[in-house]
Amino acid sequence: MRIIAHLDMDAFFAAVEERDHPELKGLPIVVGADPAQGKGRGVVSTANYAARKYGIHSALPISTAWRLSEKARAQGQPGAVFLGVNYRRYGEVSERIMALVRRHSPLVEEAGIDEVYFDLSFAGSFEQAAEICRRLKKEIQEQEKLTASVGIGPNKLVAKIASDFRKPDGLTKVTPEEAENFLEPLPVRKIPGIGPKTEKRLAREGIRLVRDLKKFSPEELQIRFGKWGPELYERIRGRHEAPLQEEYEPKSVGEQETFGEDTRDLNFIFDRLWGMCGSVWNRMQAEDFKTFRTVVVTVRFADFDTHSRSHTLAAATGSPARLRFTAMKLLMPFLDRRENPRRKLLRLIGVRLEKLER
DNA sequence: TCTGGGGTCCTAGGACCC
DNA sequence: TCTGGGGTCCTAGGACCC
Repeated sequence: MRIIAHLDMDAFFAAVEERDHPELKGLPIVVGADPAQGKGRGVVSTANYAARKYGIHSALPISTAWRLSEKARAQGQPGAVFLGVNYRRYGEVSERIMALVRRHSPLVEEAGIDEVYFDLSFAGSFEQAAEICRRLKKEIQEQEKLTASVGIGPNKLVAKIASDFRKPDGLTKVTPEEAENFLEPLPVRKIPGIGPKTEKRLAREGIRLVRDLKKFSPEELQIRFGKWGPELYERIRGRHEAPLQEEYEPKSVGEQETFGEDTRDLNFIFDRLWGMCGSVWNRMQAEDFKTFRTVVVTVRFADFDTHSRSHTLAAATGSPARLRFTAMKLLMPFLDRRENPRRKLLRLIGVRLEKLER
C-alpha cells in the first residue's frame, strides 16, 4: 500500500518575515513587488493571514493591494507592511525544512521552495503515517517557529489536495477508501491542472464540482481536454500513479523583465537585452550546462499583447557572443514597423535558452 | 484593478523525409 | 487526374503551477 504525504508551508515568505522581524508580529504583511505608493507594477507573492483579511492574496496586483491597505487604514485598522522578496533567505529556511523531512522518509520530492512530497509507505498504516507527520510538524514549529499544513493520501494527487483542505497548521488524512468521496464535493478548480480558464469554461456548462465532472466518460473527456482527458478521468476518482521524482533536469534557463515604465528607448532596450543575455548565460553555466541550441526572445507590449520568436541553431554552442547576436536578431523585428506598425511601447522583454547540454 | 518571474507541458501547422 | 501516410523537428501560442 502506498502512503504519500504532501507538506505545504503556510504563507511561507510572509511567515519567515514575520518570524524574523518580531516588531511586525500580528501586523498584515505583504511580500512582493515594490508598491511605489500605489504606482508599482508587480504582484503580491505572499500575504500573511492578517493581510488576507483585507482581501490581499497571492498574484494580486501590488497596486490593488496598496489600495486595499489604504482603505483599511482609513477605517482605523493597521496598514499593511510591504516587503520585497528575499529568495536567498527563504531558500536557506527551505533547505533546513527539507532536511527535517528527509529524516522521516527515504523518498522525497521537493516540489517548490515551500512544498514537498514524501513517501511514508513504510509506516504500514495511515494512522502511523499521521503520527510521523504530527512529529514533523512539531519539529518544524520548534526549530523554525513556522507552521505547515500536511495532507496524507494514497498518491500525490490526493495528498496535495488534502494538504490544502485545512490551512493553516492542518493535518488531513485521506485513506484509499475515502479518496473518492473526499474529492466529490470539491470545486473542480482544486484538481491540479484545472486552472482559471478551464474552471470558467466548465462553469458555463454548469460544471462546478468534481461530482459534476464524473458524468463524462474517458472518451468525452478526451474530446474536451485532449490527451489529458483520460488521465483526468482517473484523477477525479482519486487514482493517480505518478511516482515521486527525487530530482529532475532543468530543460530551459531564462529571464524576463518588466520595465519600470513602458518604453521605446532603443538604447535602454538593447542595454537590458545585453544584460539579460549575460546573466542567463551565467546561470546556464552555474547549472553545469555547457551548450544551448535554441534561443527564445519574448516581448510584451504596453497593451499586454505578448509574442515570442525563437531560433534553433544548426549546432549546439556555448558562445555568449552567439547568444547576444541571436537574441538581438530575434528582437529586432518587434521594433520594426512591420511587426509593430503602431509603434507600441514595450513593457517587457525576456530571453530563454533551450536544448541545453552538459 | 491591471496584471511578476521562474518554469513545464500541450497543441497545431508547416517543412521535410522515407 | 488528383494528388498517401507516418514520423520528426521547428515555431508560436496558450494553459498551468509555484
